[in-house]
Parts: sequence; C-alpha cells; structure tokens
Amino acid sequence: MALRHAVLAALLDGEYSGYQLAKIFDVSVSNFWHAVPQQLYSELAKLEAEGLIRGRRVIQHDRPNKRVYTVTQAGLEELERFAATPAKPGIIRENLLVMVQAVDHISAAPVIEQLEERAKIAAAKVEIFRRTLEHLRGDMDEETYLRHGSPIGPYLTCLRGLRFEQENYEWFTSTARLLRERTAARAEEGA
Amino acid sequence: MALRHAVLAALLDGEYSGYQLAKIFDVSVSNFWHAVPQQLYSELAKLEAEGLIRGRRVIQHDRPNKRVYTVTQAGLEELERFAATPAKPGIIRENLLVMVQAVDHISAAPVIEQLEERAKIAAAKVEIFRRTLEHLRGDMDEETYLRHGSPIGPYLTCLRGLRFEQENYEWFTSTARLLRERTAARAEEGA
DNA sequence: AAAGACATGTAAGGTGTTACATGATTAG
DNA sequence: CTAATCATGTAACACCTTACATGTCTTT
Repeated sequence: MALRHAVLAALLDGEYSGYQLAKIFDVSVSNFWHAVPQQLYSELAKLEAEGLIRGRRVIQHDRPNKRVYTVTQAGLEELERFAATPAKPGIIRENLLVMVQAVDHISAAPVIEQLEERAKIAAAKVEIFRRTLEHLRGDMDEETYLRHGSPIGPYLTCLRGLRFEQENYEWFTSTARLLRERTAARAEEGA
Repeated sequence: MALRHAVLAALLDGEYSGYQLAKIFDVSVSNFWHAVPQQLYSELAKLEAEGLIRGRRVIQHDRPNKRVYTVTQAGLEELERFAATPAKPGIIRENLLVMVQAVDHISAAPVIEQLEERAKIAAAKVEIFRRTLEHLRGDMDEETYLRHGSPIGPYLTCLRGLRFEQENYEWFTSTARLLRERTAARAEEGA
C-alpha cells in the first residue's frame, strides 16, 4: 500500500474532494507521486472505511455537490509510522527516455519531435512551479521563507519539482538539438 | 504493455541473460525504467514467445549455464512503432518526498535521517554514472563524443541519469540541513 | 562447510490502468 | 442546445510486487 500516504500527505494541506485532489495530483503532487483520478476515488473510499480520513458532504448550488475529506488522528498516526519506516527507493518510468536509449537503432525523427514537444511542456511546468512558490512565500524572499515560513513541506517538494522540470527542459532541448545535428551530418555524408 | 520496450531497448546494446539484465536495470536503466528481476524473467519469456527476441543457451563452466537474448527484426520493428507513437508522460513515485510533503505535521527527525542516507546513495550513483560516461566515450572528450561518438542513446540517457542524481544529492543535502536548522531554532524558542 | 554470487522460475495477491456509465451545472 | 467543467463511481483487465522454490559454482 503506497498511494495512501501520498493522499494523506496531500490532504494535510486542507479539505479536498476526490475531484480537487485529482487536479492537485495532476500538477503539484505529480512531482513525487503519479495517480489518475480513479485511483483517488477508490483510495479515498478505502481510507475513510479504515478511519484514516473523514468525509463531509458539501452542498453546492453553483455546481454538483461534493464530498470533502480531512485526515483524522488515526491518519496522522499512520503517516507518522510511515515516515519512521525506511522509504523504498523511488521509481521512474519514462517512455521517452526508452526511445532515446534505442535511438541508434531506430528512426530519430519521431524521437526528436517528441523531445521538442516535451520541452515545451516542461517549460510550462517550470512557470507553474515558479508561480506556486511565489504564491506560497507571499511577500517573503526565498531565504526567509525557507528559514521561518510555513508550511515548509509543500514548498520543499515544489522546489524539487521545479529543479526536475528545469533539468528536463534542458535535457530535452539539448538532446533534440544534438540528434538533429547528428542527423544533418549523416545526411551530408550520405550526399 | 510498457516494460517490453525498455527490455528491448536494453537488449539493443548486446546479448544479455535475465540475470545480467536485472543488474543493468538496477543501475543504468533505472534512470528511466524501474523493474525488479522477476519482471524481467517473465517479460523475456513473453517477448521470446512473440518472436520479438531470440534466446540462446550458453554453457558455462565456471558458473551455472544461462540463456542470453537478442532483439529480432520483429523486435526492432516493434521498437520503431513504439517510438513513432506519442509517449505517455513519465511517472515518478518517491516515498521520501511524500514524507517531506507531510513534514509540517509529523516528526522531522526520521525524515532528516532518511534524507541524509539517500544523499549518500545519490552521491554514489553520481560517481557510477561519471565512470560509465568516461568508459563509454573512451579517449574522446565529451563534446566530440556527443557529435560523433556511438552509441549515442545510452550516453544521452546516462547523462540524464547523472543530472538527476546530482539534483537529488543537492536537494537531499540542502533539505536535510534546512530541516535540522529549523528543528534547532524551534528547540531554542521552546527553551 | 557455509556463504555468496550466479541463474531461473512458479504462484498468489495487491496495485494500477482503461473503458464505460451517470448525472449536475455553467458558459457560450 | 452543445460543449465544457464539475463530480463520482463500477468493472474488467493488465501489470507489478512479494514470497517462495530450486539448483550451480566459487570463494573462504
């Protein structure tokens, strides 16, 4: 059981519905945990059945009603136990890098296109994270926030996400350029 | 079906057994695809049944016999199709970051310890990747290898892995130090 | 003789992904 | 009235993880 702790950690930040959580996972939490909406709905049901979160129905007039959740004392204790246990090493699964790994043996063109496409997405994420960090620290500068600001957890994980996407951007960009140059060089040799 | 392409890409590099592949996945391929040995054994069986790889028994005298695999023409075509299809965005699952996300609400001490532990592991990986890159490029300097060297795919993915682990190292280290300082500051306030 | 690396596999159970289904409400 | 967003769920299937099982060969 793994997703549960990511959900609990995300819910520490406030009361959220499955739908809201899905959006949060899609942007910020995806820095360290990937999950699709359906996983969240079923995980929330399980967590509530086990008493680690508590749900509350919210009647809305402008849009469909929803059910929002908060972490219970038992949930906090579960997180405490989790953090005291050695974390398994992280896992990555990145199809685009599989393609690059194989690029000596297959057509480079579609790989290059995808690298360029992903560079744009990475650049957009960088911008989102920059703004998220600015928003979190309000009128403090970064050093002050890091020393005294609160909450610090979400700020730190967002910082990691920012760096990761910056590295992605640079690697995607330089790799695409490099493969283009090599393809061009080969075309000239062939000519 | 996802793991298959990572296995095919890894096998482009040469003939490997399941056991060897498991070690390769443990170090270099884990940069972009995580898999445990058992996954590899069963995936290799499936891939061979589908004709995407071909196995060959190797009799060894110094150690138990093994079965090594090479990518077939059909396997190459499968990789070609794969690379021509839009890659799904990558996924990350990192329990240690889940803990940091929650650090405002739980004891920081065990999280800090784990960050320091992981920083050491990241530093060791950085060293391994540096050596792998040196080994790949032989007597060329990096710029020359990037322009003309071969194979370029494994070099590029290793470069990405190196940067990722460098960033990990820096983030683990600075985050651990920061959380220590904040914990110390609180202890003084409390005193 | 025991420990450790090499080498491969079966089976059970847990997790994740995908397709589908349903319906409310707002904005254009 | 159509599309988009909000909101939640069921079910089937694919995939991954873990525990266990087995045996070879080398090193200490």
